[in-house]
Amino acid sequence: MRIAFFGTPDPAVPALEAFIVAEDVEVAAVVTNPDRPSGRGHKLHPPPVKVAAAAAGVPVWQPQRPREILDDLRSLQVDACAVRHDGALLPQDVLDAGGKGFVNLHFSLLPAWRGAAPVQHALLAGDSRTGVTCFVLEAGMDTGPVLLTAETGVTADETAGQLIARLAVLGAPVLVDAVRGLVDGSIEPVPQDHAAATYAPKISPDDARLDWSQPAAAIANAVRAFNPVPGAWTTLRGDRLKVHAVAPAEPAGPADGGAGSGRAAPGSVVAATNDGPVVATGEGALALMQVQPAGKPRMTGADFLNGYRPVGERLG
RNA sequence: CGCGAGGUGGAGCAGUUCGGUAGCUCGCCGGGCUCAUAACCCGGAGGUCGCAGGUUCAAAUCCUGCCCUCGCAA
Repeated sequence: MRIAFFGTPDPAVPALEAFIVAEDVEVAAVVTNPDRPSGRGHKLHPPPVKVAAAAAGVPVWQPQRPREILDDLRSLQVDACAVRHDGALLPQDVLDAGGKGFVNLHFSLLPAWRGAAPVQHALLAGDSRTGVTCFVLEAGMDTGPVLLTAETGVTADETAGQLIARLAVLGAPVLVDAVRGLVDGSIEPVPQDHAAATYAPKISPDDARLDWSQPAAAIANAVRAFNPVPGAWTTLRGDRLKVHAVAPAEPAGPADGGAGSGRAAPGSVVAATNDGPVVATGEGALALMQVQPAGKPRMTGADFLNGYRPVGERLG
């Protein structure tokens, strides 16, 4: 069969490579975002999918807008299109030009976590199981009928970056099978239960600011969900402090003659341990295992403690 | 030329404003003590202060150029 592949960032690369390797698949074109200035200093970077496609000798299209490729896509006469994009939306006339349809690989078990950041929201919510869903794109956001799914567990300390990488590998062969099934008619798309849908909007840096008044478990989930991007953060002495990893800690209180002092205010650095500084939260305490002050490389909690001596101060 | 922070023994930091003996918390090595909260006490090694040039009696500190790391923004 003959397909076009749509995708841009790293998590789309395993899926593209699975199609390229498949004997029965011809990848006629890869559609990806234009090279954009990124990183420090406005340097132009090609999207990872472009690099992978170019290495395989597949034609790469980089339209500013999807409609620009409409005529070219029609002329390819593909059997179907494969998409690796969370929260993908394409105009109807483009969808109509994709043979039997566009099959999207989404990183959640739909109808849960429709939208751009499903993995992050699954971790924020503390989900213990997740997976990937291959469905047929419609006009709505992640609303199309489902072809195939694959489930997996979430480990207790897994970060969004780690889980996304895992789902990308897990989902690649599933997407290939789903496209095959759609093209040869062997898989019947099953409508989603729209009443059960939950939503996972894009995460902004503001969302990644930690709220120390929350319970320790919720904060730990947030740290995992926002690692590595945009990075959970708080403030210390007026500057940003990224928090890359935390661990549960004993809420260090004045065990002996503590003068009956109440609980430490959330965000207070209440103690120092071998692991790092211990911070009071709304419920329980957390040790900061790995942090990164603004303008500094990331460092262990213990190193941070030695240089910054934050005990007694308040994080915000 | 997008904005900004920083490079000081092995680690994390102070000292730079106002030039004048290399400091702090750790780690490491040696010795002691020891059923307590990062165990504690004593002693020790280890640094051309990112690189190059300049000013000066004297530069981590002031001037010029360069290299490298990181935060924000996109």
